[in-house]
Amino acid sequence: MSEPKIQDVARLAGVSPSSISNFLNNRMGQMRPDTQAKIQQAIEQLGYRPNNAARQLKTGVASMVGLLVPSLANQFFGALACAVEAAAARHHCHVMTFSTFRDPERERAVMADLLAYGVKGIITGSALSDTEHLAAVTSRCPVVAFDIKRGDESHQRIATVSMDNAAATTLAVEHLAMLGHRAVALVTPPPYTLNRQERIRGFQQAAAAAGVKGELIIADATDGPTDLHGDTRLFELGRSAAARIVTSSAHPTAAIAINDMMAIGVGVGLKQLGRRIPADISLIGIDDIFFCAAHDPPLTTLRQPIQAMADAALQRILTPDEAADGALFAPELIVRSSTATPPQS
Amino acid sequence: MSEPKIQDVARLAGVSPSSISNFLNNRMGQMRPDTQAKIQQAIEQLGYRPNNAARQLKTGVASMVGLLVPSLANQFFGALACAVEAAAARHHCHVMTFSTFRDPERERAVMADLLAYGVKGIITGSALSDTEHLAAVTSRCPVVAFDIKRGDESHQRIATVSMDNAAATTLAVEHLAMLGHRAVALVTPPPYTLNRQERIRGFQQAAAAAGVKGELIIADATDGPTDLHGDTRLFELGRSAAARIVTSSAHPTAAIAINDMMAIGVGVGLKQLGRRIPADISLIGIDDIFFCAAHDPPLTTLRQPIQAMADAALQRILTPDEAADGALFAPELIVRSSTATPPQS
DNA sequence: TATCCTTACTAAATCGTTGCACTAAATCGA
DNA sequence: TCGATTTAGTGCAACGATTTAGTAAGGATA
Repeated sequence: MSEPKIQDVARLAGVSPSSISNFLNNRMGQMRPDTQAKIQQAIEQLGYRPNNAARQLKTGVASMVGLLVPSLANQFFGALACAVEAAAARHHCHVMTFSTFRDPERERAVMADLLAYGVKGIITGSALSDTEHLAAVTSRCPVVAFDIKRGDESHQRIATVSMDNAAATTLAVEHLAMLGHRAVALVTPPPYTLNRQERIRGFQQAAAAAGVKGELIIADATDGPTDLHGDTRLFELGRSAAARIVTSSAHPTAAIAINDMMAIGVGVGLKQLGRRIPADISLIGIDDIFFCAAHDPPLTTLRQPIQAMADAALQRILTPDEAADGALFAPELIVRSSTATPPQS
Repeated sequence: MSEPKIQDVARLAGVSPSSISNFLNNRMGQMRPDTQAKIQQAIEQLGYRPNNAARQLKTGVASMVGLLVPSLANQFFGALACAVEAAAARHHCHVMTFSTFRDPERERAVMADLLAYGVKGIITGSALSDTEHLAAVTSRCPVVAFDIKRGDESHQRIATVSMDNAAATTLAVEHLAMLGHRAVALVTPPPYTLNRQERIRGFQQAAAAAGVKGELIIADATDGPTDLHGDTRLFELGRSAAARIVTSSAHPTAAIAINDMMAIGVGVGLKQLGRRIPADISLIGIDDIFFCAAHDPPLTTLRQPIQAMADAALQRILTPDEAADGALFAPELIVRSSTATPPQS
């Protein structure tokens, strides 16, 4: 159970701890090849690994970044965590991920924990509700918000990395208009966040530009389970919103959901109401989570380039000076089978 | 950017660093309330957080456990990570999760990284391919395998926490037999792992006991994408296996898949072949991932009690002595709409 | 042979916290 | 009033790596 220390290696190799340290940190400048070989062998023989805590204490630099997400049980954030891990690995960094369940109190606690670990920086895909406390964090390490903007973060020194949200809904509307739809609905939870507001703006502008009726359906959680685990809520919200689509006076022949989770809920709801997708109504999501492909029918969606965004987020943490402002990524339209020409009527 | 240290707090509060340390570690025995108040105030004023690296170096104990999963992009493992995090939080522990993509080389590297952090222990839901290297790990910290058994781990001092896999398929067969099915198929990838072997065993025994024909369909990855990201492979494998179900000479009226991901693939494949679920054929998965509920039709499945299993895994890490052997958890049958009486023929 | 470089290492201080061993001050019993 | 005991702290040596300033040994130069 007890790890070998640098002293043990030094003793076995017949050199001083300093030399071991030099070896470990690739300072081979003044070292004979045979000494290197001895050290290498001693390290392997003992299975030695330098103690991270000691190393970090001395050098002051950690090789860890923090990641906050609402819940890893949510497919999208699982995929995000995976992408961030991959990006971090390229920089010899490790990621510590926390699920916040969008609880401000937990966000605070988790940020504090990460600071205590001396993380290089924090990437957050969670809400950043507590603006006041956040200032205390940004003064200690770089913070990058992933696809989150609150509008007031400029003075908080928070970099943001996000998809061009307006472009996503714009592309969706254009795709539907091209297919011949003249009335389209956008289904969304209340637009508390800037990214939802952007999606709505893109939707309305594109609808106006394409000459299609654009109806906004805001699904509110008046009832149903308030269990948020894994963002099941969006699914439920989508399901119950389906009724409002089919009863709308605008008679939309297509629906765009604020994201895939909600789109899948809308899809289930529509089917329960006897509507066929896409024969009766077309459906588009946003994100491109795995289950879009498994959906019946496979869901047309706008893909977020998660890996590129994760790379950019990490970049901003490791070199906070360059390009400190926000990065915007273009969504990609993935056409599957949930969109088609509108029904003849 | 520079954190306040215990010295700064001591100076501000007008006491020695030792007292601050005592305060932080709840050794209030010999401390006047007013001194406590002064310290508390100084801590808050500076926003002081003890440096984890220093603390760990001195005490030798970390508050971190490691978690290895094939990929966080896989819904099941995302949910698992969430459950482990929740369990760990109850013990004031933090979790560092790594996606291994089932790559033995990466498993090795990641285990080494975790040891360097001085983790309390490692929970692995990933394959443990490299038996030899594993011995080096188990000698340094407790390792708990989550729903994985290789049969040869007893001498390796690995505790296992898993669902009763045979019981899962047994329950599935009994449920189907009760509905009147006389021929049932089990769809599985090649049974490399003991848990798959167990599921097969439970299936065959239960089929024999219930007097139903039990056909084993082993889906092999002869073609198709070898991209394993998020275990998409199982989905694809399931989809292509659907053809083998409908052409089987045993004429099964129901299919059990080795897990939900595969079941969803089977479902898509069956529909592509024009079969209705459950009218033409019933379908059961295992795990109860979120998308079972969103599936069309909602998927009957056997739920793994993930949270209880995560709790047990953590327990085994924190107190490795008691109950060092494996824990077995009972699956729970969740009946939804993908199972029904067989078609009249 | 004495002086000065190089080369190839090593000694020792240090990072921020902890916790044992210690002590100064206050209280008590007789 | 003196010694003993309790109370409320403090001093200091670690923990395991890093790194700066150093030195011993060997060769070149004069």
